[in-house]
Amino acid sequence: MDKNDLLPIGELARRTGLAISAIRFYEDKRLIAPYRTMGNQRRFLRSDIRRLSFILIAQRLGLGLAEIEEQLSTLPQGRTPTQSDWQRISRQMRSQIDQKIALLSLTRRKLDECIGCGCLSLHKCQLYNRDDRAGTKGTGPRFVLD
Amino acid sequence: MDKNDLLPIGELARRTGLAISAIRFYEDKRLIAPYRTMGNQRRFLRSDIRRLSFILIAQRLGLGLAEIEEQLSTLPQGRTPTQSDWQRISRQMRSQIDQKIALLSLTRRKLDECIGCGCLSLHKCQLYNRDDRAGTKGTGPRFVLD
DNA sequence: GCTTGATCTCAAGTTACCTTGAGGTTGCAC
DNA sequence: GTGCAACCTCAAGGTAACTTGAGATCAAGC
Repeated sequence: MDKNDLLPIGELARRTGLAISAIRFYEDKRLIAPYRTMGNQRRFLRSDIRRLSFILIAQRLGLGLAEIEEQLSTLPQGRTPTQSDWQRISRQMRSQIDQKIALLSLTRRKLDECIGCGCLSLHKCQLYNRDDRAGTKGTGPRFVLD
Repeated sequence: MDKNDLLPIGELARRTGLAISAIRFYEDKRLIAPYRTMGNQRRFLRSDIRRLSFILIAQRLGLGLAEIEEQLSTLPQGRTPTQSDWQRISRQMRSQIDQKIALLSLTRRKLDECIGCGCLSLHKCQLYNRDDRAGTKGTGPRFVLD
C-alpha cells in the first residue's frame, strides 16, 4: 500500500467538511478505524472518505450513530470496501428512504383528514370528540400517535 | 368556565401518553401555560391535549422545541384556540411535510444515480473520481452533502 | 537540530430533551 | 380531621453527539 494513500486526520477533515474532533469522536464510537504511525498519529484510507460520507448521509436520514455503526460493520474488515460493498449498503439506504417517505405520506394523509375539523388528533377526531363528550373514565387515548 | 373542564397534570399525562415530567418540562419551555389552583397545582384546559398532540407531531417532523414554541405562539392568548386556529397551523405543518418529502425524494434520486458506481458521494461520483486521481491539492470537496 | 504547525490524550463543557430523587404540600374521600 | 395518592419545586443525572482546552508529542522544512 502506497504511503501516499494514507491521509492524516486534518486532510480527511478538509475533504469531508467534518471537524477533526468529530472524526476522533467517530473513532471512539468505532465507526472508523484508522491506522497509526509509529508516532501514534492517525492515518486514514482514501476509502474512509466514503465511509464518512455514508455517516453524514445516514445521519440525515435520521439514523443514530449506533445504527450507522451496525450498517458499517457489515463492510469487510481488513480491506478497502469494493464498489459492490458500497452498492449493497446504498441499496439498503435507499429502502430506508422509501420507508421514511411512506411514513411521511401516511402522516400527511392523516393530517389532511383532520384539517377539515382542526382537531389535530391524527385519529379522525376521535380524541377531539371524546374530549367533548367529557369522557373521563377508562384509560382513554394513551398515545396520540401510532 | 366549568371546573370540570380543567385537568390535573396526571390526567393530561394519561391522555397524551406523555410523562408528567415532560409536561412540566414543556411548561418550563413555555410551550404550555396551565392555570394554578390556590394550592399551586397545575390545571390544564382540554384544548391543551391538542396542544400537546401538536408538539408530538411536530417533533416527529423533526422540529425542535424552540421552533414548536414559535408556531404555538401564533395561537391566540387567553382563549381556547378555535377550530380554524388549529386548521391554520395544521396547514403549515402539511407544507412542512411536503418539503420533507421533496427533500427525501431528491436524496433518493441522487442516491439512485450513485448506486451504479457505488461511490456514495451523492455528487455523481466526482468525489470518488477525484480520489482515484490522487488529487491532493486544492481545497477539494469540502462538503460531501449539499 | 530546531522550530512550528499538526497531531495526540484526557477531562470537562455544551445543547437538546428529558428523567430521577429528595423533601415537602395539597386535596379529596371517608 | 385524617390519611394518602397526587401534586409541588429544585437540583442533579442521563444520553446523543459533539466541542473545547490543557498540556504534551510528532514530523517535516530549513
